[in-house]
Amino acid sequence: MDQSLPTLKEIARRLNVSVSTVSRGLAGHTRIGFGTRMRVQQMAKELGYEPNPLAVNFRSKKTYIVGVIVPFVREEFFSNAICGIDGIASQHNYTILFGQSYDDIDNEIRLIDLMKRQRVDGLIISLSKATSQTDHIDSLSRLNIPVVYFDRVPAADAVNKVYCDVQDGTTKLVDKLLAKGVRRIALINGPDTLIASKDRLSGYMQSMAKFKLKVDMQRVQSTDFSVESTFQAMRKLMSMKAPPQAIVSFNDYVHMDAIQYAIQNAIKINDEVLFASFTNLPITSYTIHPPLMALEQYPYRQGESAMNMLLQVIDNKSKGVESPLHAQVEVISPTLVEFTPGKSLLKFD
Amino acid sequence: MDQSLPTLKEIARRLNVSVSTVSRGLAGHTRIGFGTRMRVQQMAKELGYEPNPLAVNFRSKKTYIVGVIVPFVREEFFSNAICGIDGIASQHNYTILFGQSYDDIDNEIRLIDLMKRQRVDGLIISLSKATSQTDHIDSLSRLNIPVVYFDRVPAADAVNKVYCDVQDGTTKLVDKLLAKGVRRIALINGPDTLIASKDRLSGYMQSMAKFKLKVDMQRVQSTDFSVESTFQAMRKLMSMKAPPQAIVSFNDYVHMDAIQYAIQNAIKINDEVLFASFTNLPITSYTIHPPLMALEQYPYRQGESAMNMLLQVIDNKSKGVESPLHAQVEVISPTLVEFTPGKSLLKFD
DNA sequence: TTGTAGGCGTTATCAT
DNA sequence: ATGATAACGCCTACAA
Repeated sequence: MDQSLPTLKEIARRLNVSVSTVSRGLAGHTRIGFGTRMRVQQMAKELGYEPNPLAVNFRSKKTYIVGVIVPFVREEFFSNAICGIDGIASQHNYTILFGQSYDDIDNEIRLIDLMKRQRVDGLIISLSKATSQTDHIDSLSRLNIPVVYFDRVPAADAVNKVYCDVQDGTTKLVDKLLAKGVRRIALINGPDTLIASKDRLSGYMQSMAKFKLKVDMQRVQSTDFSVESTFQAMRKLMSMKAPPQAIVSFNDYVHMDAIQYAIQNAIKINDEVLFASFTNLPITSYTIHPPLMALEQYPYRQGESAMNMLLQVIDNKSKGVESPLHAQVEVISPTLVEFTPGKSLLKFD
Repeated sequence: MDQSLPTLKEIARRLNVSVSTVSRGLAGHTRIGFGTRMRVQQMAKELGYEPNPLAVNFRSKKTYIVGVIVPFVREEFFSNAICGIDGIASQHNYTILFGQSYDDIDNEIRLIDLMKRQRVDGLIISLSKATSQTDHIDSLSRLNIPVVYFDRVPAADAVNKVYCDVQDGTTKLVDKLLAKGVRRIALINGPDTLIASKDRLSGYMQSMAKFKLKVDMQRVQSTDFSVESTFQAMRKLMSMKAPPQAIVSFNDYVHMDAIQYAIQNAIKINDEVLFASFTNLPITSYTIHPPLMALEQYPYRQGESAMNMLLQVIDNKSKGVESPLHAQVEVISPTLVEFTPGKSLLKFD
């Protein structure tokens, strides 16, 4: 039974009035006879009328949908970010059209295309690792679809973006270690090609420079994120003549692998060697050895900010504010967190 | 510069032909002059023409959008399920309109309404814990929008659903423990109101009955998922005259809290007491004491199945297959997994 | 082979 | 206060 919904026309027919009267009656728009309005609204309710958004969108050229593209939802960082986006979006009756790039640029391109075709009102994206330029995304501008980047953002400054100042955070972290008197600090970094890696390294160097310490580049290893690669890095570090007194891992996952290595090799964790990390994921509080220090990067807030920024841009656009003034940039300062035990996770069945 | 895209009309104007000619030229639809077709396609490419989906949808009454509602994306189980859905959806050029109920029924209602207004082509939903009837969802049927439930599904059998037979799984798990000679098996269950809790209990009872063992209901405790409540359950269990030799937790999160309790109380884990759990999340492999046994519930596959099912239903509908024959039901049998160390997580920065 | 016309549901503008 | 009409972009029967 295709019980498709009644339209304005149908209501009009039954009431023997014109479609426009019905439209106004429901919208309470122009002046309209009180009685007529009541009858219209009554009938609408009776018939269970609901405006057809396809028609509304078509007419208004607005979808109330924003695209969100992240590398992987499974990663706690991104699912948290999505929660933040979703929270703000809901408040404004926007819905999220969702996609994952899987860190693959072709996927990213495909998704952008899909979103373009769906005429999303805007896009929030955290770039895939494989993405170094943003031509495919810039094509959205032609359609006048605003874009906000978050977390993994392009270097260009003519774009709207929200991100964490990881370099600054790294400095904070290393500073803290140095202040504690720790001198031989190692960094297990990601692949050199990642901006994220460069930021960490810069922060590290900066901190060392501040304390007038010479950097032994042997203490800076990198991992491709596989367990094997991380173990390899650990092996190199721990076999140095003067092994590190502290190890800062690229992220919590690398950290956990490093810990595994330490356990297997009877290294006294956080005693012989201190372990620190980035991103402060809740799950780490359930592990044997959470990082003693971590940099909280506020994925939830990043999501919220990104969505708020997007709303503002959309709003400006609709108000016809021409030249997007300045691109908006929000830099969130990561916080150094010291481990607190017993933090609990969400529960579910 | 509102460089909005060219329309068929624009192309027609430039080529001095009619809109329908252009339409056909691009679609290759009706017979059309070869030269004309070429010119049309040429011009379309030149102008960067893209069909306006708002118009297309409006006309075809099809959006190529499916709604997906889960309680929390942050939970690994659901983010995995979404990945599964996303995978299949992408393959078929569907996009996901995404929402979270936060286990709150009002939210669920609000989301359903949003999706209805967006005229999604179908909905995949895992019910909030607070949801006991599905009136709000049934309202979609009136719009002829098909619904597929997964994981947390309603009991009614006139609905399309994909879920895990948790009762059966529990039986498997308890059977295994019993087969190992363990007799005093405790269950830390969820709130009695949850179907999920009932299933676990039934499975437990069934297994005990099969082995002709009397059930001591003191061994069945429940938690509201707070750490405190789980600790309380543990306290009761461990203070019994004959404390359990094995503890089966409602899920991995409860499990991890139970483990915390055990550590704090110097209980010899997996020696004095065996620990088992449900849902087999990857994160547990990084914890000190992963469950010795867990029930894998295949969130990814559930997502895939749900999406495939939805596609099929949508397809049938469009083919005008009237009475939805039988509602489709797919029951996935959970697998008993014994712990394997060193399983690695996804990596990211 | 191509053009014309009508319609999808809504809203805005103009007339009455 | 209300109705008629046009327009949004696309598609398609029908006419030429």
